[in-house]
Amino acid sequence: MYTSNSPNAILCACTTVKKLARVLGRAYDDALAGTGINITQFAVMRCIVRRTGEPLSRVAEELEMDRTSLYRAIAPMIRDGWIEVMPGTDARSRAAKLTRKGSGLLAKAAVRWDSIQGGLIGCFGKDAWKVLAGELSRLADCAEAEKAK
Amino acid sequence: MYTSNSPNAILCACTTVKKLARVLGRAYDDALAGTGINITQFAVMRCIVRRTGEPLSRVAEELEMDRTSLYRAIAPMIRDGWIEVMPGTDARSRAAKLTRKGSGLLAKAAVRWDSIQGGLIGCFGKDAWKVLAGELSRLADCAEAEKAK
DNA sequence: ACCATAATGATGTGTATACATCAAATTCGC
DNA sequence: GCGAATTTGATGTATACACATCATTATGGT
Repeated sequence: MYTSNSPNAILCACTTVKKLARVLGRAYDDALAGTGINITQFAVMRCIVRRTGEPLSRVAEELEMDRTSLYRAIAPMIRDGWIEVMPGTDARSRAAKLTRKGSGLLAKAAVRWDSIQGGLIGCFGKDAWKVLAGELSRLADCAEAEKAK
Repeated sequence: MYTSNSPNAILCACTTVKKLARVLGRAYDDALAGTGINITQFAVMRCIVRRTGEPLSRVAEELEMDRTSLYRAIAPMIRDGWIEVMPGTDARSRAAKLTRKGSGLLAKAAVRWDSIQGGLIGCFGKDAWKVLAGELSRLADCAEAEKAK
């Protein structure tokens, strides 16, 4: 049952994707180095922008993060004044928005993001990336279908 | 520069892959639930099996983990008696091997792994998975090429 | 109107991941 | 043979991520 070193052997789908996530994580963090923000924070902040006013649990859902992990993840962003949290749509929930400082930081980081994303997708192929993104989404659907069994 | 909710908007490659990693991570951990081991530990142990006798830094390399992260990651596995660490090929390095307990655990977990991996790849398509794995590898190569610039 | 169920966030706990720094050992070029 | 560079692991520090549990609030069925 053990996979061999051969690339044609059975590759664990999860481990394969996690490995790639680490490689990409380091590459993108490298690109963002010096800005003060990392790629996960970048993604969280962009999602908060898209969903300003919505409960934080919606942000967690979109990012496929456990909601309690998101609440912890935003703590340093609140501490550093990048985002602020306000009451949500009811007494239970909270929503977040970027502060002026956070918006400035995001804009600055976006320049670096544009650069690495453009270089990466340029190398990989724009159409190939579109196809790959679709296949990744399909794999996620299969994982969720398996989970529901 | 902000992505819209449209699936055709510019998707961050890193964020997209990390999201999928979380979805797959939860699905595989769910499948392994009750065995006492999670999918990252499963992957580490399988790599240790493949590389028994080699320095731990080789294991970290293959898994694309920072070597210091791997040293920390194996600490609970040593504590729980799944692996043991012995001197490596020189005075600097250490190697690891599975204990009898660890081998038993890995075998037990492998049954669950077979099940979810089989179901997932069955749904996704065996040939499609092969193609996807190749494209993921190509994306990693592009990321490393970008990093080297 | 009431109660069970669900949603939301806080907290506990534990593992995952990475960069930075340092010390010891090995390798390699001269 | 020597010294610079590299390799390897330990440690510090900080963020990432998930499941479990609990309390509060909202929703929905009767």
